[in-house]
Amino acid sequence: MSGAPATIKDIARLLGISVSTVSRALKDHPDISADTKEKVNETARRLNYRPNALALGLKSSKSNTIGVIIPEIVHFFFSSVISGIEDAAYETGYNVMVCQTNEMYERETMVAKALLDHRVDGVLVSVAKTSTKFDHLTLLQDNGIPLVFFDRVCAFIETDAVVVDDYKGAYMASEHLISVGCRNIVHLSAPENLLIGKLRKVGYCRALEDNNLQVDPYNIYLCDTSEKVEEKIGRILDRHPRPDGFFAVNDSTAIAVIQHIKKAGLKVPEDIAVVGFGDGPVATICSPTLTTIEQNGYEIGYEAMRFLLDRINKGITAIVARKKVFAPVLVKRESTARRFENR
Amino acid sequence: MSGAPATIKDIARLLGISVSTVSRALKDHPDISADTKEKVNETARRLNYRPNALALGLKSSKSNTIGVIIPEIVHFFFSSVISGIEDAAYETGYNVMVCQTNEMYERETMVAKALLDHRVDGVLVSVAKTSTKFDHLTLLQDNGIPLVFFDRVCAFIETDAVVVDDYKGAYMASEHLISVGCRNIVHLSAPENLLIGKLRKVGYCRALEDNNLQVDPYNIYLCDTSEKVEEKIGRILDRHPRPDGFFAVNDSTAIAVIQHIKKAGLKVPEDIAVVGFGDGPVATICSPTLTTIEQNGYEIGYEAMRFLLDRINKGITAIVARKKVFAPVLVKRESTARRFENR
DNA sequence: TTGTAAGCGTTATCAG
DNA sequence: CTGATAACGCTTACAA
Repeated sequence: MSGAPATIKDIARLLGISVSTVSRALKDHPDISADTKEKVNETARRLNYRPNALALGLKSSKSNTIGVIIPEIVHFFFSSVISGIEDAAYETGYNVMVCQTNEMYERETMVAKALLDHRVDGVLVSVAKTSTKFDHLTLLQDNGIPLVFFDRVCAFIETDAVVVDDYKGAYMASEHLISVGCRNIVHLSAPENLLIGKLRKVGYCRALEDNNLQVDPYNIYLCDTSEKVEEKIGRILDRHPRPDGFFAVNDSTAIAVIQHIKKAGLKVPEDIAVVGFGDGPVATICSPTLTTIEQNGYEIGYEAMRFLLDRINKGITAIVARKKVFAPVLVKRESTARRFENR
Repeated sequence: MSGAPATIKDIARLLGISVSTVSRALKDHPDISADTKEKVNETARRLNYRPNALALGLKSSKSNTIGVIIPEIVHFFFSSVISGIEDAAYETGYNVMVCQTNEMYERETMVAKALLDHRVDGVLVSVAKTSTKFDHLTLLQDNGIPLVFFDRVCAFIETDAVVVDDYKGAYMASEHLISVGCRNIVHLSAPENLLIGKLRKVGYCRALEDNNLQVDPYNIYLCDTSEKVEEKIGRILDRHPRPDGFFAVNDSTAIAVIQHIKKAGLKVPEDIAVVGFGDGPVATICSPTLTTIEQNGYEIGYEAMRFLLDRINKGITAIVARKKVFAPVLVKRESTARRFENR
C-alpha cells in the first residue's frame, strides 16, 4: 500500500481522543497518563507515524534545514566540504539542501531565493567566479537567515568565514619554488574578483619581492582550469627565457601543466618545477607527484557548519564576525624534488 | 535590519485589503483589478516578499524537494551523479536534500526517516555497502514517496533504476585483458550484497569461461578501496604463478594496484595489465594511464531525476518499474597497451 | 488528566 | 472584483 503519511489526527481518531492529547503523549508530557501514552505510542508505531516537518517548521519558523551554495560539486575540494557539512549536520539533526551554481551569478541568485523560500535556518556559501553583486546574499541576512562563507569569501559582507590562509599558502608555495632554484616563476591565477584569486596572487608577488625577484606582470596568467591551460600553455612555454617554475591556483591546473610540459619533451622538476594548491588525491596519483598546499575541505566544511550553528542558536546578529583561518601546509613531492639541493 | 520574512498578511495589512485578495493578485488571478494587482506587486517587491515554501508544502502536500541518499559524496562518480541530479532539479524547480550514509546501514535508515519527515516528493537512492535490510526504503514507498535507484540498486524493491550494464562492463574489461594476453587474471571485487559487486564478478567469471580460462576462486579478492589494496596486494603479488592482469571494481582501487606494482619493481602493462571501472579524471592522470569502463555519473544522475519526476507527476504506482541501462564503453589506455599486438 | 481553540502562511471555496 | 473562512499538521495556552 502507499497512502499518505499518518498524522496526529489519525491517531486521535483511532483512539477516540483529542489531537492535543496525542501531541502531548508523543512528547512525553508529564500531564498525560501512562496508560494514554502507552496507547498513543503503540498506535503511532503501528501507523509508522512521523511528525510532519513542514507543519513543525511553519509553526516554529524553523525548518531544521540549512542550505549550501557551492560552485561545482564535482571537485574534490568542494565535495569534501559538503561531506564535512553533511556530517556536522547529521550529528546535530539538520538536513542539508545542496545547490550548485555552476559558477553562474544568475543561478546563484536563483538558488539563494529558493533557499529563502524554504526558510532554511542558515546558509553556507562559496561564491561563484562570476559573482560581483551580492544583493541576493544580503537578502538572506535581511530575512534573518545567517550566512557563513567558506573558501570563496565575499569581502563586502560582514559575517563568519572559514578558509585556509590563501595568502600565506601562496607565499609558501612561491618561496618553495624559489628555494629549489626557480627564478622565472609563472603564476596561473583565478579571477581577481574572487578573494582567493587575489590573495594567492598577492602571496606569489610578495614572495618574489621578498626574495629580490622582479614581479613580471607577463608571468601572471588568468588560468584556473585544465581547459584554459590547454589554450595558453603553448604560448607560455615558448617564452624566452622559458619559465622554470609554475605556481598554479589549484591542483588540476597544476597537473594539466605537468602533462603539457612532459608532452613538450621537458622534464618536471628538472626543467620546470610545479606547485599546486589543494592537495587532492590526484596530487599523489600524477607523475611526478605534485607538490602542493594542503587545504582540508572536510574540516573547512565541518567548521563552517559549527559557526553557522552558533549563529542559528544565538541569533544572527549576536556574534561579531569570526574568521577561522586554517594554516596552510606545504606538502613537498616530486614535482619540485631534486632541486632541493639548491636550497 | 534582519527581521522575519514578509508574509502575505503584511502586504494585506499595509494595503488595507484582505489576504485572499493579495494571494490572488500575486498569482495574477483574472478576478483581480489591474489596479490592485499593481499595488500588491509593488508592495511585495518592496518588502522582498517570498512565498513560504513550508506553508505551501503543508497545504499542498508537496514540498518541491527531493531527497538523495548516497554512500559517500567524496567520490568522483557520486559527486558527478549529484551534479546531474542537481542540474535536472534546478531545471524543474526542485530542491535537493543530499544525505550521505558513509556506507552505514544505520545512518541510511536515519536519513530515510528524516526525508520522510520532510515530506520530500521523491527519493533517489544508491544503497550503502552494509545495507542488507531495506524496510526503511519500503517505508518511504508505503508513505507515497516514490523511489528511484541509481548505480547501487536494491534487488528486493520493485521500482525504477538507472545503472550502467555492470555485467557487460565487467565482461568487456575481463575479455580485454584476455585479448591482450593475460591468462591469470585477478578480480578485486566489491561485496556480494551489492548488486554491482555481484554483477561485475559474474561478468568477470563469464568472460573467463567463454575464453576457456579456469575461474580460480583464489583469484577473486574482496577488495574495493585503496586501503584494502594496501593490505592485500603483497600477498597477491607473491603468488605463483604471479597474476598477469587485474580487473578492479573501481578506478581508485585499480590505481592503487598500479602504484604498488610499480613499487614492487614490476611494469604495467608489460608484466601486469590493469583495468578499472568508472573512468574518472584520475584515469588519465595516473601513469600509466588507466584502461577502464566508462560510467557517466552525470548522465546517470540526470536520468534518475527524470525517472523520479515521472513518478512524482504520474503517481507513484502508475508506472511499471523501468530500468535505464547505459551501455558500458571500454576506454583503452596505457595500462593495457603494448599488449595489443597479442590480440 | 484531557479537550478546545488559536495560530503558523497559504490557497480554495463560498459568499457577497 | 473582494472578503471571510476553513483547512493543511502541529503545538500550546486556556478551559474544563
